[in-house]
Amino acid sequence: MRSSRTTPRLADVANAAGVSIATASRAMAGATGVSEGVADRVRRTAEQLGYVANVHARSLAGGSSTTVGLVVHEIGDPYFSEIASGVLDLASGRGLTVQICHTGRDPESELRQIRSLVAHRVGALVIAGSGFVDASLEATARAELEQYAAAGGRVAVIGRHHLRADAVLPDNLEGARSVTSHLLGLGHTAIAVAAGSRTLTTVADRLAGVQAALGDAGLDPGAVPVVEAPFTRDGGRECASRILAEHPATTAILALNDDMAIGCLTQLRRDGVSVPGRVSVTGFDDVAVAGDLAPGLTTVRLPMAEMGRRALELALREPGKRPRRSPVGAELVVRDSTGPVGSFVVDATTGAVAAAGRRT
Amino acid sequence: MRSSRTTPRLADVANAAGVSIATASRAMAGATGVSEGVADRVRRTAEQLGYVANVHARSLAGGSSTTVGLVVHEIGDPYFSEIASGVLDLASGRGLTVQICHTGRDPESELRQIRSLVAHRVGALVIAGSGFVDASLEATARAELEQYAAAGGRVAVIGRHHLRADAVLPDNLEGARSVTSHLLGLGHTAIAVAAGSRTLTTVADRLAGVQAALGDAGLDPGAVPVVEAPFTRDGGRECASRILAEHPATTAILALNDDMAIGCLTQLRRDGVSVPGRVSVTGFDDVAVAGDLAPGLTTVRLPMAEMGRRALELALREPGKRPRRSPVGAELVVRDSTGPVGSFVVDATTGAVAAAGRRT
DNA sequence: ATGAAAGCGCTAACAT
DNA sequence: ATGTTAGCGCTTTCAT
Repeated sequence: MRSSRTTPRLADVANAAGVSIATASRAMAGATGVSEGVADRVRRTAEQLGYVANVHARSLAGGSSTTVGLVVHEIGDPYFSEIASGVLDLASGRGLTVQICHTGRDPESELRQIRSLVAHRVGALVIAGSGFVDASLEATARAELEQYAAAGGRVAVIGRHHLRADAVLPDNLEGARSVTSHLLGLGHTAIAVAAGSRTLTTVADRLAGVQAALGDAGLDPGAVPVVEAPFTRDGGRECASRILAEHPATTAILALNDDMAIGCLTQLRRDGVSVPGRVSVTGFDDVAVAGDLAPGLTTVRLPMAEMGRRALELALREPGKRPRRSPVGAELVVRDSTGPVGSFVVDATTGAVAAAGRRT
Repeated sequence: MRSSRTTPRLADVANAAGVSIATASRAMAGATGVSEGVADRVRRTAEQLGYVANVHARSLAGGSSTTVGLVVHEIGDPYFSEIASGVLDLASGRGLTVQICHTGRDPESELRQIRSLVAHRVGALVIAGSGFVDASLEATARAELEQYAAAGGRVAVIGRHHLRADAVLPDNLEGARSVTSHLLGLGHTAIAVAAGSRTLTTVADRLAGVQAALGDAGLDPGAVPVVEAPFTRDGGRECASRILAEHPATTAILALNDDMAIGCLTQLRRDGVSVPGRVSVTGFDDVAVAGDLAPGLTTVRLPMAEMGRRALELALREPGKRPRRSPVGAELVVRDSTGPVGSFVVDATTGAVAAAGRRT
């Protein structure tokens, strides 16, 4: 018995409204070719019956897809969750739903996730993780994505990728430059960098900005220690420890993202090293909590939610002949974790720090 | 011309493998009724052709859905993003994709999002936001969900809801009790609560725990000031200001989530009030940054990622006759934001604080 | 064990 | 302006 169905179909609506299923379809789609009166009646009955179109049937039949995909490295990470927030906002405004995957920064997992999204025939795809400097790591994903694009799929990426797609490009270089200049301006020259893996374009680009600023200031960019660890809070802790041990003369730690900077602050606090008295610390991204730390973190603001929104916008627009690039400014935010270089004495040869004037 | 198709279909695979489409389907599904050799051959050709099943066709044809829905209040909020992380982890392990919606704590928006998820015929639905104390606010959502469940959909919720569904239930009551006892044990009696809207079950339950502990200690639960503001960092700031102004004798602020606690810490720091010297502060949830704050935040740990995983697990299991409840313990985590009540003088009648012994 | 064929609910020609 | 109908790609009886 048909009436015991669980969910009403378009046919049921058409029936109840006394029109053909085609007319009902047109009415629901708001398409042309239906008289206003009929369209209205159809929509009203649909409402009454609690009709909700079956997206699967719709997309199978060639109708446009109303779901978009979002790929992030780790949704639990504030950087990505803020991007996701922007994507979700815009999506819900346009009546789209979002499928989110996280890849754990593993190119292979990323590939699997992309495949799955493609299998779901999402209408658009936003890829939010950093790319890899080594293009070959992205080669398979790239091929997959190109096939997807060839089939009419739309792709936008956030950050620099070896993918031919519309891109939202945060100005990592300029941002890193400005935070480096800020430290330089405070008199710091013994700067150490707490970096994530250099295989990530984000790390590479920010590092390039740091070194450019150093070079501009007449310093030897190659002389600055770059300590590499996972691009996370724990990685930041590790970096701080190693920097303190291996480069004791350091007066400023420039972390390449906020997560690492937060880890640095925690480690320094545990070691009883005053910030910014003895060592200044900077981050990058300006995650929501950055201003609530003690000391407030000096960092470079990236408008993550806006970036997410903009990426989805790009992906939703008609494709251009050439990939579009949407640059995003990175703005220095000075808080309390940076200060003028402290007055303590460092033995130039041994690098040993004398306690003179040291304020912890 | 058929060969110019973009994506291979099952028919193409069947063709290439020299079997019928039905056999191909069985082989791919790993179903019984195909000889091992044939099944193998089919799978190999599928692999070769880069075949990926069309999810829409599959689900239209009555095959099981491989996507699950997740509803959160705000994905940018660490509490929810950590839950989401757990959900995504388990999902990807089971080959499922996740559609995420955020509702901005608005019941109407929540309803829209649920509708959209239902329209997508997701196989399971996890609802992670706090419920509302007022059942009528959830009535429509409830009806929608019941219809969904009747149609074979599976639902699990995190937190107390007026929904007949499997539930992961964090022990908000006991957690609140233990953190309150902790403060009491440190000698605090002038406690003020920084709360989110009492319309949220989470707030109501935690508040009940606080008052229970107060009552157990022989104090008048009704006498404790409960300052209400948005359940966010900014709300926390607001609460701290108001508490300082309206209840100057307060020696401990008990915030009902970490976000509010973080806001409190920031506001207190700006106002030059030492924590925990002058005022102790506690949170609830133990978001990832809680330990990285200065002072480290004393709070109640909820295993958010685990809760997300468990909720999805519940939703994926065969439904029981009665809704299942999966209790989750809440564990007190003592850090540096709480300390023994300070030695300053409060005028019992006016509540004015004398600077005596005040250590800021 | 394998194949043929009937839908799943919808959209988009193609009639009228 | 409205109706008829042929698929979309798959799963699943029902035959064989």
